[in-house]
Amino acid sequence: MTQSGTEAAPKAKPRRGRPPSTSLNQTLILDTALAIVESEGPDALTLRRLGADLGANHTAVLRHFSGKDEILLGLAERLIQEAMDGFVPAESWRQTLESLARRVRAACLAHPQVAVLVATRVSRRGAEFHGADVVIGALREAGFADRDAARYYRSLVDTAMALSAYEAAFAALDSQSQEGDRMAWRREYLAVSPAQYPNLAAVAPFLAEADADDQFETTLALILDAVAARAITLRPAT
Amino acid sequence: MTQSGTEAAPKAKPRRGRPPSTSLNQTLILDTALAIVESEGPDALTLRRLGADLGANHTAVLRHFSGKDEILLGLAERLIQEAMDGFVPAESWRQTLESLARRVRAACLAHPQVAVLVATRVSRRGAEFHGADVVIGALREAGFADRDAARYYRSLVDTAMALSAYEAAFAALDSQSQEGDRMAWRREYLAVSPAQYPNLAAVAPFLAEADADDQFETTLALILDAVAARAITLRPAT
DNA sequence: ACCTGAACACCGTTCAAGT
DNA sequence: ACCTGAACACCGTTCAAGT
Repeated sequence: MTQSGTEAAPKAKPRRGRPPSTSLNQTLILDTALAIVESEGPDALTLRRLGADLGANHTAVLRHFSGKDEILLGLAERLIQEAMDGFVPAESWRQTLESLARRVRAACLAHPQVAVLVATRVSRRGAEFHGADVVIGALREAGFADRDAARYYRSLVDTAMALSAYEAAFAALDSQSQEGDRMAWRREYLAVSPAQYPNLAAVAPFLAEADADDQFETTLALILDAVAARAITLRPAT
Repeated sequence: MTQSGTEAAPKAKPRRGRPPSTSLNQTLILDTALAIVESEGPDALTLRRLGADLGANHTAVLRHFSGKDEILLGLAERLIQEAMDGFVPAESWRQTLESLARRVRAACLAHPQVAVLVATRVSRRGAEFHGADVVIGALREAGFADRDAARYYRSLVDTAMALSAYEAAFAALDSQSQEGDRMAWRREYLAVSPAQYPNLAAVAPFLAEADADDQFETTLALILDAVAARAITLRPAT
């Protein structure tokens, strides 16, 4: 928001002079913030910690970002770029869609705190337009008319984003709550009363061994199966 | 966790005597917490604010919940209770699953602030167990073996919860940001360069007219189509 | 122009003391 | 048995003062 707007920025710095070169700048701050979140989790990212790692007072950071929220938005921008970075369309439309869904998820899980933020306020910028164009292109290639392509685009993107944010939100919990929830699956679901919840009790052992990666792939396969099935009915002879 | 365990609770209160009747209890605390979150958002829910609204010291709450996290889990259970309230299984397994998915979404949209706060948590309590038992029962009725029933249960519940939370997060935004985001869809996506993003530009008019209810139904139908297709291959003669 | 350091108004949790 | 009030170790942000 403070940089690279398409319109005139209200508080734009002069672009002419040399940057301070000593001390802090936005890029350095974001690099450091990212390193903290990745190595020690979202809770470790405090202004005081950021200042310490930067070798500066913790309030010096506020000279470059208007607040902590602004730092998170800066990280969000990086997340979208990371998801699309180096992407090339695959041979089939289905593989292209799978690849994009996995990229979005991977980026979200790599930066869960940021992902939770991005999921709600989607920035309508270059990287997002590019992704949308690729997804819609894949659906049109599959044979869908524009109206259906738009519908399934929304379904695919919303689901991929929602599931990724959902997983990221769990990963963004403090490790205590996280472990408590994980334990709950193993212990309390396994200990459920077979008389009261017969179906749940029967399959509980399989629930306990659930793996997040497999789970995402299962859901992705379900949706793309359905989309592929509808595509086939459009041109049965292909 | 502090109440209604199926086994002997470690710190069980004596069930005989009159409850304190004056002062605090879990139900009253959760009622108050719910009111705070709904009216002023998740950030307003602090122990001090809770104590003030209850007319008690902010630490008195910790006599009934082991910590703030325990209160959040209590709110999560309430949300699921509301979703399950008055539910009766439908005639077909597919209708049962559709009904549950819509109920979860409706509860989340009715209390978006609460949904955002607790959607990712596992409440491990009665209503959640009941919902899980019904979903798994429907999948077994569809003909799936226990391992697959467990897998598709996770896919269905995670997707319904994730999409509901995703929508709730948007509904939980202040109306100003909400309208700004909606405008962005109409304006910026429609104004996209056809040369740069040909596919996106072609279907943009259909994207602008997207409706949230229809969108949810589309996604739900896609997933259940795929599940049904896999169920049919299990017993082709039924 | 940029950074510092103290101060401010919070937060969740602990614990000895009251009743 | 339940609640209180002080204390503790944090947090993000503000602002006058330095350089």
